[in-house]
Amino acid sequence: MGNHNKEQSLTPSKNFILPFILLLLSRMSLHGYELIQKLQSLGFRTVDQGNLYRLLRKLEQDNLVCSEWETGGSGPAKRKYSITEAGIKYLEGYANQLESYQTMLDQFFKMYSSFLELYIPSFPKKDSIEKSSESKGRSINDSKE
Amino acid sequence: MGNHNKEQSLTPSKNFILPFILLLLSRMSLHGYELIQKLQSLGFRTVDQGNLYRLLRKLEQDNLVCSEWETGGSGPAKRKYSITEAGIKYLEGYANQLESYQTMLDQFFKMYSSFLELYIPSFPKKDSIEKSSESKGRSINDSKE
DNA sequence: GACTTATATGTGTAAAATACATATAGATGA
DNA sequence: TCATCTATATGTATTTTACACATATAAGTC
Repeated sequence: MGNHNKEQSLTPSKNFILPFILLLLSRMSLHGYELIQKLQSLGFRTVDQGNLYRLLRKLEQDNLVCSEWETGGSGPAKRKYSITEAGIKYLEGYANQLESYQTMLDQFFKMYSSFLELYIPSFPKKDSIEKSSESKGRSINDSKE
Repeated sequence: MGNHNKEQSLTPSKNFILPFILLLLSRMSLHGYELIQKLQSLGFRTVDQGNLYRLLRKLEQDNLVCSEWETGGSGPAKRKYSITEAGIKYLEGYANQLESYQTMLDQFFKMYSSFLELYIPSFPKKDSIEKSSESKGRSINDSKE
């Protein structure tokens, strides 16, 4: 079950980065290259170039995204990715799952904050922890895909 | 990158269930058996008995929890698990990571809600989605560990 | 013609998730 | 006493993920 002495890296990479990819593509068509940049600016620190392109191809095979070559710009041809109808459906399903996650996390922090009160009686009241969402723009994720 | 046609199972099992285990044990001592029940009531639908006991042993090896035999009750002796100091520290680290998760999720839903407005112009305004946390007690997680 | 940009694929390793089977042993009760 | 229940524990096999890094191709740019 893994070594609990080394740093925890809490990153269900594929599961976590995929919905963001679909979400981005649902709002704009992007080249793989742009997508990487967007993901990075969203907080995915390291995105492995090779694996991302591979994923995109897989998504296209599965008909969740589609692409067309875009020539004419500067540099070599770029593949412009868009989301498909199926991709949108899939994204919706993902959103439901993520919502469930959020619920679990809320549950966790609700318990955790009262846990803090147990161990650190002087701990500032609930709200500072319980809804720490919306918080500091920390960039966290170490997803490499 | 997995088959995108089958149902998504979005469950970083270990990473997700472990903080809950530590959290529960930080608030009360529990037998493995009770722990399973608690986890289930928290939304972890299926928790594999064998793997959970194995995990507990590992956590004890790593000194995040400790246990003592409890005889005298009904049935066979039970091992009563408690959290250790190190376990509490570890839980705190986990909480930080989960907080980051929450931030990412918030980010996702913020974007996602405006995505819905794009595709479904009549979609009810932001708040119903964006902070869907605290919501319905859905039981979601399929964690088997 | 070297260099940059963009896309793409190959390959390997380690860890994790998952799923079942099996074992042991005390307690309970017919 | 024998079957059953409860509780803990371990074995093991398969597949998927995560991660990392190397390499390839090809069109543009300077």
